[in-house]
Amino acid sequence: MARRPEEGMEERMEILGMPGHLIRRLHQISAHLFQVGAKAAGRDLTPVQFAALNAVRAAPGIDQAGIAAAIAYDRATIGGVIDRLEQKGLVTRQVSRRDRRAREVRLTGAGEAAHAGFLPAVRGFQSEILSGLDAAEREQFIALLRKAAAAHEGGAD
Amino acid sequence: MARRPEEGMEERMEILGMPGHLIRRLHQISAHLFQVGAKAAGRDLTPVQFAALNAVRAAPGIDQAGIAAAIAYDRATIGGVIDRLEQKGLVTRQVSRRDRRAREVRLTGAGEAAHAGFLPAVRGFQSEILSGLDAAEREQFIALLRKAAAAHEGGAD
DNA sequence: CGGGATTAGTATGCGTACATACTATATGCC
DNA sequence: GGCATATAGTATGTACGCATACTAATCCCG
Repeated sequence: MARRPEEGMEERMEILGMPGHLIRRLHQISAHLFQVGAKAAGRDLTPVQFAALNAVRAAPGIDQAGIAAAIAYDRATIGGVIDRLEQKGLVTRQVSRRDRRAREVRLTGAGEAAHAGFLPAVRGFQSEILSGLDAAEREQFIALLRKAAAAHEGGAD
Repeated sequence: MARRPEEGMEERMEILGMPGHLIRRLHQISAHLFQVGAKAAGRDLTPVQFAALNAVRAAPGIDQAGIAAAIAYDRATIGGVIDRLEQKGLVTRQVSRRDRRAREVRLTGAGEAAHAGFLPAVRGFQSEILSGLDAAEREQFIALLRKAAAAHEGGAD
């Protein structure tokens, strides 16, 4: 017993009920489910890596800044992500002839296969994340998530 | 123009509508607002650091594993967080007499002041995060967040 | 066509975030 | 009391995640 907080902690921990904390916690849960699921499926891919694969697949030849914009990440972060995808042989990177600053990224055959083979599992993770909600709640929740996120698109910075 | 995806991208990017992505995006927005707000308020604190301060305040003398459990973080991560809080003079760490493995963490005067002085701003960030939602939607959204997160407490791993 | 402003990518540095493994200490069961 | 088991903290290694700053290349405007 003793000094470790058990009951009553929550009342003193106002922040635990704040949106910021709850969102962080759910993100953590989501990332954890992805990681466990990826391991179980024998796929060595992180959420960002999969998102990047997905963006490249949607727009072959896209450059890194385009990937970053598509999935809302930092340019510096994406650089490292593409490095690792390239090392795994899932994408190729090639200096653009139009713009020698840009690197055009494309899926390899293995990249196509990894994306196609993993996508169903990734869809499955989504319902795991929301396992505590029924169908109507999920729909409502997703709509609110979308609305809350959309309010910050392109804006404030 | 050319190879950069503009319109039509979204339809080809199924993942952008998935809960996992939306949650990640909102978390990113939340962290960004915190960081910008902290800077504007002249507070050199990250979200985790503030959460840790809050946990210590709620249970003075708590050990690091207790902090990790209270705010749902990894033990290794919290070690580094407390290191930095100690360096900033906001907390003290002291080997427990009951259990020489444990370190009891307590706020310093500066730590109390930092927490109390910043808490109102942190409350303010919460409505910024949800600025796209009206009052009823916010309430609903928070309830759903709570429910979705609660479903994963302690359980599945 | 020339030069300032932009942009793509990288480098650097800090701070999470967590798996894994290791040490020191406690605890529980016989 | 003595040993198997569990736990607190740290160390190590990988991967984000982003601010900042720098280089190279392009663009825009006159």
